[in-house]
Amino acid sequence: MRNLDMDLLRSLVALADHGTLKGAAERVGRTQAALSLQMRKLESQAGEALFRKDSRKLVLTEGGDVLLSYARRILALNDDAVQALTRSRVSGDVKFGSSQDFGESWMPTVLAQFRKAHPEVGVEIRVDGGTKLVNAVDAGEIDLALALGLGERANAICIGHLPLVWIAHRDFGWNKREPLPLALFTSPCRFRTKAIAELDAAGVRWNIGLTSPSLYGVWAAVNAGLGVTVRTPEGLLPELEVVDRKFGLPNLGSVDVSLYLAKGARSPAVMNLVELLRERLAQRIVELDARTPNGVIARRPGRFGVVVGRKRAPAIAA
DNA sequence: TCATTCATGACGAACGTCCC
DNA sequence: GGGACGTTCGTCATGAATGA
Repeated sequence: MRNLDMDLLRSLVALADHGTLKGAAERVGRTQAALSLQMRKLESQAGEALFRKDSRKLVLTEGGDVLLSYARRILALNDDAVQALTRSRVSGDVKFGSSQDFGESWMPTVLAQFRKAHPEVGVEIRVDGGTKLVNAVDAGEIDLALALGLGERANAICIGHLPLVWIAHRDFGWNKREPLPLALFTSPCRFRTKAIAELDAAGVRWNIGLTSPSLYGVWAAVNAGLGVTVRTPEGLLPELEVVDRKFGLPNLGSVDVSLYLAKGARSPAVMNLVELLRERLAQRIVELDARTPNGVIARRPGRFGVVVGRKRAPAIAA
């Protein structure tokens, strides 16, 4: 009886989900060439062709579809088993703070996964601005915070980078003879400062259409077509789009995504959550990369994506 | 023509096995 | 135990095919 390699099945699922070797390779932390070799090995193990070429992409054959269905179940069972083995060993409480950018998007799913894996761990959640959360970490009010664009600090673990992009409603039109209306956070805000500086440097006239102290207010204004805002693509509503290229707006570069740990907060419960966040964010960045209109993330030069080593994504040092 | 994607060859690192 | 060797699997560089 032949055995199917679990790593190869994981790559198969990534390839089926992503549609291209290149994208799938980034997701699993390998090169495109390595993934190509893996899929050939999997075909050898399966004893039949799993893919056929459709122009420049690879699509599953009938056999590939059958194996994919089994692969998802095998991997789910594997992950359940791993979770079951670690479940009983971790207990305690975690006070966790998340930036508003993540609070409503993928964070609920991640926390549900953590809860399922560690039902004995009590989790207290706080959603707020990044600066406030990091201050709370420093004051020992919370154990851990996930925040954007606050740079390197002694207690920070940088787990990736996201591009800063211009975002507007799909129907939003801008007459370039008029100032660009902006919907931004109330000052002080790093993204706001950066956006205004870049517009000024590029000679683009602008005015403040709306300011809000909360992300919900900013999204609501942009969704209503009141102006353009500056965020990462995380939490992008379906009606909104990245308009860097559409309006020829200046490149805003990228922001770091970091976890901030309170002094003495490295309990097993906290470090398990750190590891889960690191892993899920890596996947999330790749998803955002694939979904961002116009390929803004993939095409723009600079530091994006997950922080990985030359060969494999390393574990974050505890 | 250029950008994107996949395939392939060359090479190197890690690991297992064998033999002394 | 440790060195030699073979195997496996990774990266990098490059070419071919394809689409805009």
